[in-house]
Amino acid sequence: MTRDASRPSRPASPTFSPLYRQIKDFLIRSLEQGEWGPGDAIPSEGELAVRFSVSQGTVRKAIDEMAAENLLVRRQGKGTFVATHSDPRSFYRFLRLVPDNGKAMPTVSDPFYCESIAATPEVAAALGLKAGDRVLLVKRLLRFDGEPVVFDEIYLAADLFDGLTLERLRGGDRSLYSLFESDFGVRMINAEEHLRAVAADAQSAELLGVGSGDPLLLVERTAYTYGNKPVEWRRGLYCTRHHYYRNDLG
Amino acid sequence: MTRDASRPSRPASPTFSPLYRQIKDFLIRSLEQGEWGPGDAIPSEGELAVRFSVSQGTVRKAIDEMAAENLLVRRQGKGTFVATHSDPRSFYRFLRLVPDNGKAMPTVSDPFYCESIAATPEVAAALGLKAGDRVLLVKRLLRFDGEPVVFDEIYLAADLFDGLTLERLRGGDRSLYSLFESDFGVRMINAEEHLRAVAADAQSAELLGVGSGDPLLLVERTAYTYGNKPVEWRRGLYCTRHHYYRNDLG
DNA sequence: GAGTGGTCTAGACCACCAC
DNA sequence: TGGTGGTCTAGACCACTCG
Repeated sequence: MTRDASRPSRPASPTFSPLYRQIKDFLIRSLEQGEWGPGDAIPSEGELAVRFSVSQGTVRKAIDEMAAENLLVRRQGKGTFVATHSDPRSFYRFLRLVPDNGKAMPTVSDPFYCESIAATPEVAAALGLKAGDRVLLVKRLLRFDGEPVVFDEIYLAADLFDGLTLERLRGGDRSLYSLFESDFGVRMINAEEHLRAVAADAQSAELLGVGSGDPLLLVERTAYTYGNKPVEWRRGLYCTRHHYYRNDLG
Repeated sequence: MTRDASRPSRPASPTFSPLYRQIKDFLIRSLEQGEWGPGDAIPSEGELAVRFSVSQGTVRKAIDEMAAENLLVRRQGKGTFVATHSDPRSFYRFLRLVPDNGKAMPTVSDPFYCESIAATPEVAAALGLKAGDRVLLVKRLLRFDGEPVVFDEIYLAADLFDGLTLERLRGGDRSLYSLFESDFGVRMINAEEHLRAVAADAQSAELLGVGSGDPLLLVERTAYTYGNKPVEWRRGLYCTRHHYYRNDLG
C-alpha cells in the first residue's frame, strides 16, 4: 500500500490513514468497480496479505469492519463473500414491518405502475439531481399473506435503471433490490428512513383497504449505493392495523 | 480464565467459548455488579492482560466488541470508560425524533404524574412480571424548543425504582436514563421500539395541541438493562407535524 | 488432506494525553 | 516523561468445509 520503503517509518502527512484503512478502501473500490460480483468469494486473507505485503492480521481488520457494515459475509472454512440481496439471509433486509402475531408471512411485491417522469424538486434533492431530470416512478403494493399492507412510490435515477419496465418488475418473486443488483448492477448498501404519522388520502385508503383519513405510517426512504451515492427515494404508506414497524436501538 | 494448565490444549467441551469471549463475559458481569460505575475508567488493557494471563490482543478483542455495543467508550491516550447516559455525547441516545429544519433544539422533559399502580397484563408481560404486581407509572411531556411534541407514559418495575417521586423527576434537566443510572443504579443498555400510526384520543390531542383524531406516531419501547432484563416499558405518542422519527438502516 | 476463516501470542512502535 | 489506546508483525494452532 501507499507507504515508503523504510518499513517502520510513518508518513507524518496530515492525511495519514492506517494500513488496514487503505486496504479497506481498496477493497471497497474493487467492489464498486465490480471486481467481484454479489455472492462471489473474494481472495483469501492470506492471498490478500501477500498481495498487499502486509500481515494477515491487518487484512483481517479491514475485512472485519466491512463484514460489520454488511458489505462482506464471512463463512468459516469456506471464504469471504460479497454480500447480496439475492441471499435469502438478507432478502428483505431493509423492511422493518412485522405482523402482530410474530409469524413470518409470505411477502409478495405487486408492482402496477412504471413510468419515466420529470423529477420534482423534492425527489431531485433526495437523489442529487436537478429538478426536471428524468426519473423512473414505480408504484407497487406489498402484501403480507394476501393482505395489502404497504403502498410504495419508488423513484429511481433513470440513467442507472435504463430499460426497467413493468414486465421485468413483475417477473420473479425476488425482492426489488435483488433485481436491481442482478439486472442493473446497482447494489443498495444502506438507507435512511424518516417516519411520520399521516392521514390516508383517498387513493391510499382505497389501495390499502382502510377508511379515508385513517392514520397511516409514512416512511420516506433514501437508499444509497457505494460511496454514499443516493440512487433511490421512496415514499411508503404502511397500514399498521395488524403490523408494526420494529426498530432496535443499540 | 477457565482453561486447564497445559496452555495450548483446548477443552473439547460442548460449551466451549473462546478466551476473549470469557473475558468479555467477565467484564460484563463486573459492570452488572457495579465493580466500576458509569463514567469510571476500567483497568488498562495491559493490566487486564496480566490479570487474566492472556495477551493484550485478546483483551483488546473483548473490549472492541463491548465498545461496539456501547457498553464501553475508548479514549486514546486516556483509557477505556464505562458508558454513561450522563455524558452529553449520549444524552438522548435513544430518542430518534428530529425537527424538520435540522436544528438541534433544546429538549426539555416535563413530568407531571408519578404514581404506583397495579401492572396491567400488557405491562406485566413486557416487564416479565405478574399481572397485578406494583409498577410505577410516570407521565410526561417532551418539549422541543417549548413546543410539546411527545406524550410518554412510562412503566417501571417498582422494586428497582423505590423512592422515585415527581419531585425527584422534576429536579435537574438531565435525561430520565441519566437519573435512573445515578440515583437508582439501573443502566439502560438497549431497547426495542414498535411503531404504529394511530388517531389521537382526546387527552393526547389536548396535551400535544392537535385535533382529536389527528394522526400520531405511537412508539412502544421496551428498555433492557444488563442481561437483557426488561426494566422499562413506555408508550409514547409523537406529534410528527414538524418532526420526524429518523432511522438508519445498516 | 488442503484450504479457509477464527483464535492467540509476544513483542514492537506510534499517537495521544496528562502531569 | 510515563501511561494509555491504536497499529502492525510473524508465526502458531484450532475449527470448519469440501473433495
